[in-house]
Amino acid sequence: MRSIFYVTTPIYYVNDNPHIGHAYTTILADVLARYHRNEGDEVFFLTGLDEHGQKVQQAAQKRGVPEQQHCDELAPRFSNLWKKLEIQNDDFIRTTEPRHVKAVQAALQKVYDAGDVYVDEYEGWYSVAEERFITDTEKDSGHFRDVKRLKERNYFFKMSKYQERLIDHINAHPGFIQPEHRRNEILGFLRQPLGDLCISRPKARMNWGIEIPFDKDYVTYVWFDALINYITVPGYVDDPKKFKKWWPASIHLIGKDILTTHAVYWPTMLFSLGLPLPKTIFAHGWWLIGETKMSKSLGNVIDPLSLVDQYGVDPVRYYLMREMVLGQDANFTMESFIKRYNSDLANDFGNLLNRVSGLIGKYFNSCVPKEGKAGAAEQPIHDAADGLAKKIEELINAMRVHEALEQVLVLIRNTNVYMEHQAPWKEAKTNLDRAGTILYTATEALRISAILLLPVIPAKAQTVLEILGASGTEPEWGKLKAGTKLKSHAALFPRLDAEGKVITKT
RNA sequence: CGCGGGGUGGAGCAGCCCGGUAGCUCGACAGGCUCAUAACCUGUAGGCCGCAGGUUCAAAUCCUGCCCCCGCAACCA
Repeated sequence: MRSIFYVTTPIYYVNDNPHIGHAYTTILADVLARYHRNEGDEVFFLTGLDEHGQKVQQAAQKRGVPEQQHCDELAPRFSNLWKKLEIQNDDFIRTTEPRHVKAVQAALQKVYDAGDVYVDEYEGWYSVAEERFITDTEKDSGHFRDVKRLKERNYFFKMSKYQERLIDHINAHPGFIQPEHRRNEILGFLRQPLGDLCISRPKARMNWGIEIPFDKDYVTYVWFDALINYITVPGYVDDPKKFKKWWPASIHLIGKDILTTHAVYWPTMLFSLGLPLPKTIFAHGWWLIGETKMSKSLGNVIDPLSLVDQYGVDPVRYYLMREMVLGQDANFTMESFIKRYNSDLANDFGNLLNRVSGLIGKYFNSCVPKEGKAGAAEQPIHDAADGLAKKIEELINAMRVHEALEQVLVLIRNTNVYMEHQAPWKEAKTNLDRAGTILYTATEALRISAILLLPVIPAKAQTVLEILGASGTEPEWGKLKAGTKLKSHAALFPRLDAEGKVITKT
């Protein structure tokens, strides 16, 4: 069934160094987008950058360049990384773009006109060094210097007004916040009275932001600015037809750290704007480096770029998708990376390709043999391969990406077992037709596996399809044409030694 | 009692919602095969499913209590 699939990642902070976490979320979105495209859905995949706020202003000042120039110079670090990671996003939003400024101002005006904005004096602890208000807990932590009591006039959004409605919505839509334990967290959070949200910053204090349409002395708070990006791009202000088509989003992918902003701020903003809520907000876990949290101060931040440069994009994508159970934290270690690479990609997948192409080369002059008379031994492989696409679709829709991958690997492993038991290299000596049947079966299973791996390892899976001379990407049994000439090839995924170096054949 | 997640053979995980012979990957050991990237296949060892109670004919699975680990607590994938 052809349906609409609109997937988003958070917009990343332009000042950040792109790390494995950014890469993970974006690859996940890309994988989902690709699966949906392959299923025939109409897909829109959005990612982008958050370019406003205090830190950008400070960083730009420190470098002595205008803020916009600073952003322009930093933005390619992300967009280039996405190219390198084979990310096929349909748009790339930067919050400093005019289209976004327009959308944010329109939204602010709408919320204002709805009577959901009021002015108040906020009094709290203000860190002069950090140039921001801090919470009582933060103050008590003693990590902040030059803390003083400050009173400031600001605009507030009546978030509290929508608390009940939000709770009702969450209760009525079990899939709205996923996984379930995050939903419970939010419901727990909403048992306390919800405060209102300060949505302005006086320009005197911070001016790198979007001006509030009803008071030119203020810019808007970054979260109000950032969240709007999800509706800016589908055409909230300037393309009602397009907007109607894509909004509400099918899924917002986020890290667990920004759950509250997405599951509380954002829905209440949408209520005020009179817009439907996204169908799903999915919070995934964190990548721990070994056993510990990744942090700049510990110096254990993994740079996805160097990994890709060393091992290629596909192993990195595969590892991240296979190793994390969605919703839970996962551990990143080079050791497990190398294990996954060797056992799944090299030994199982790549090696199966070598086996069938070698045998077809030797006994069939590199031309795919006829399937011939398949028997009882072929049936399980045939059935498993034929039913795999459906199974994968269900697992992907259930956000069980690692299981979907495991299912493909199960077919690949079973095909290796099948080869072992049927021993076409022996059959070929006495019964060439039988050998042909076995090799056709194994090759067809390999072809279907490659197709179902396309969203995760696009480059290498495509290579396999080219080697097999497969024209389409139908995961149905029998599309592999007998007589097709196989192309010669090198090892798909050369094995790695314990240090992660490619083992070269001597 | 702030909220939530987890504790399953050497490692990493699944199973728990809907009780009924404890499963997968990696690793170890033995054997087989030799088409293949020293890969592949077969078999073996290894677990009182954190601890203690309870419910039940039957509990990893439901209930209660306890211990330990880890997140969140409104900047941060």
